[in-house]
Amino acid sequence: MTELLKISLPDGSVREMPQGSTPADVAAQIGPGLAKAALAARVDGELRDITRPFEGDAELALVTSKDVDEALELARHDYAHVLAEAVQNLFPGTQITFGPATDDGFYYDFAPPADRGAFTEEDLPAIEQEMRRIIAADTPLEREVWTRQQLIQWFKDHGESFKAEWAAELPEGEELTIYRQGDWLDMCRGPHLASTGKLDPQAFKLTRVSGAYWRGDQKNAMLSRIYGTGWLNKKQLNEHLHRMEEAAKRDHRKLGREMDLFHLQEEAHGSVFWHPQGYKIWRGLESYMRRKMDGAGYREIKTPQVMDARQWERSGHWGKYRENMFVIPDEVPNTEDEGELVSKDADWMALKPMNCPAHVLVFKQGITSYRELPIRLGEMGCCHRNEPHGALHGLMRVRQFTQDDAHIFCTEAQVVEEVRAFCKLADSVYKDFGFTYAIKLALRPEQRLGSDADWDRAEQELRDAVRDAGMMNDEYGWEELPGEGAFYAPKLEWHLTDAIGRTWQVGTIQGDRVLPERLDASYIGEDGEKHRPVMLHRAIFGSYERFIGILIEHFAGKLPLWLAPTQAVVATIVSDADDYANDALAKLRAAGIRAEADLRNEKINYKVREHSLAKVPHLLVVGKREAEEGTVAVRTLGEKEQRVMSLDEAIAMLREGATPPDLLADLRD
RNA sequence: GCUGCUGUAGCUCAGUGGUAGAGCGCACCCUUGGUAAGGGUGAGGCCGGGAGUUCAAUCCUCCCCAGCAGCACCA
Repeated sequence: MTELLKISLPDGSVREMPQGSTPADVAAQIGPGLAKAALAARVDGELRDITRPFEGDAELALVTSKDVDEALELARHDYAHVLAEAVQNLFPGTQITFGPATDDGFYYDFAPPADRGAFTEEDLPAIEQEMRRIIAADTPLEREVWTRQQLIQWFKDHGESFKAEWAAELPEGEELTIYRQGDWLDMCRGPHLASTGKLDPQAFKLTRVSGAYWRGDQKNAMLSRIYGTGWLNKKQLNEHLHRMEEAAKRDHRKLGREMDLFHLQEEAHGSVFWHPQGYKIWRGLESYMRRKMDGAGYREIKTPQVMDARQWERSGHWGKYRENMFVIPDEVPNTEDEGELVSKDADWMALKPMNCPAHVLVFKQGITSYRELPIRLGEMGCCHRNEPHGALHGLMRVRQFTQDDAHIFCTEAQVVEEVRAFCKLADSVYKDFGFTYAIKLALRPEQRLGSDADWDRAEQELRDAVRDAGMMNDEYGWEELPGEGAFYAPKLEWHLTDAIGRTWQVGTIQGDRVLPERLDASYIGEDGEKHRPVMLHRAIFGSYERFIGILIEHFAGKLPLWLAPTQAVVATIVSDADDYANDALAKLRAAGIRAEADLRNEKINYKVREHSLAKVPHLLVVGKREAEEGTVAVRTLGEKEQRVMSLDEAIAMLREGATPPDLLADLRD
């Protein structure tokens, strides 16, 4: 007797299907259009191959290209397999490892044959061509369940030592599957599209090659990774390539040069030379942050750039962080031509990589009563970290940077409220810049100090604070990240989303009970006894360098008026207007506007073009007519229309527009 | 730090085994022009640093430095 399977569809209908039938069969039964469009199936909520037979009664939803997220994920995973087969066809002896889908495509990590090095970009066109051939062959992708022994044997027989190693280590009890396309196969959980021909040969592009460590660990072998971007059709691919071009136009390194904001050079690689224009942005941010922190009960301090190594030993940095520190011999260097620069038994000092130990030392001066807590010590702290050279990247990753740092010393009972207040403060800052963001909780890492009970409490405090702030929800992108915390404490992280959807981690707060202990910080409690304060490390911009880099890219260089280095340029049409332009400039500057005058012997077209490209927010054009009438023709960046108004009106408009957002809020209150 | 690529004028980039070119920018001259490039002339380069091969190296080889794309690490 053959029992029929009951397959429920999203519209509520139920179809009876014979044993062994597949989602594809259901699609075919419904109609030829759907049969063609269906790419995969959601069976009881699980994404599956459309050709995989039902195992019993099931709820079925067919996935088509209209289900963009699922369809893209499937297609990209297929592209990865096609890439892997193409590479093995062209370069026999290459081993396969892993090849997942990514946010905009896919990659595959290979171990190239011993007789050739890593793949290079020159290899990509040939690989793309082979991939197109494989797609055109329209080979079915077939799922098979194998035993662990079968897998290990097969990979060993085919010289695939990485895959064999992986197969041997997969957890017990998991169903092990391979996906086959013709003669080629890879161990893979799936699911996949029904055949290689479901891919659009014009909708992918191999983009770059790079190294990547086997299993993500730098102790392991370096593999050769090939990246591609993959889509459902050519239009999507072109749109993506266009977005990439737009992102490149926003690159802060390019804009920084074009707008004359800063430069970097070999002799101080990883440290920024701020030019006058760039430093105006910095100063604007710094003033803003001072007002915010002053208003939130922080007191600003300034602590030494260099401290004795013994101090760093006490704080634990010498032991845990030394490889990232710049050290300085505490002696007069040898001035002779011969001999070593520094004697063998030199005492050492170090540039500070963090501000926290110095802040504890400030806290420890005198005797602190519980009545004084919380004490919030802020510092625009300039830190040096000897970062791995490969990590350096424009303003985003540098070796000298300044943090909007602060440490809050408080009692156990005050922790949750202080963290809650910080959540609110950070929120107001990010909103002032128009950022949306996500709050994430980085939980205990595998290697950590302290008992599990301590970690339970520390993590729960941060959760409680975010909940109290009303931010533990999707609106604030709440998410917990297992294993990502610092070795001494869990941390809350603020991830900004910029104008083109990229995310940047900037702000953070973390509760620390280790450093107060190590440096013996204490306060006198109500009971007259000494107690340990909790120390909260926190920052909102993170670093000025990185935050400015993010702002440049977020605004594509068109910074809001209050931050724009030059807020207005008075540009003359004829030299007869020079005197008037200079008067206007003086008035603008007297009103606190960062203005310049352009009296050059150039046509107005030229001046408009140049200042527009320089992203000057307002151009005040003056010719004979304006000089006679006491007006200016205002051309605002991004607008084609000009507005003629009196100079006084223009100054009033600029003053209002140039008010920092926190001061605007004060006006409204 | 690891893999791959790159390094030529202030910027963007051509180029060749016989010591260099463009556009923009810059300087000077002409032009006083009404909202995204007016015209002319000119200056400007130890071809990233060091070693090697060669009669000869910016070009080929090796080492170093820096940058770029990733990896790993991270504000």
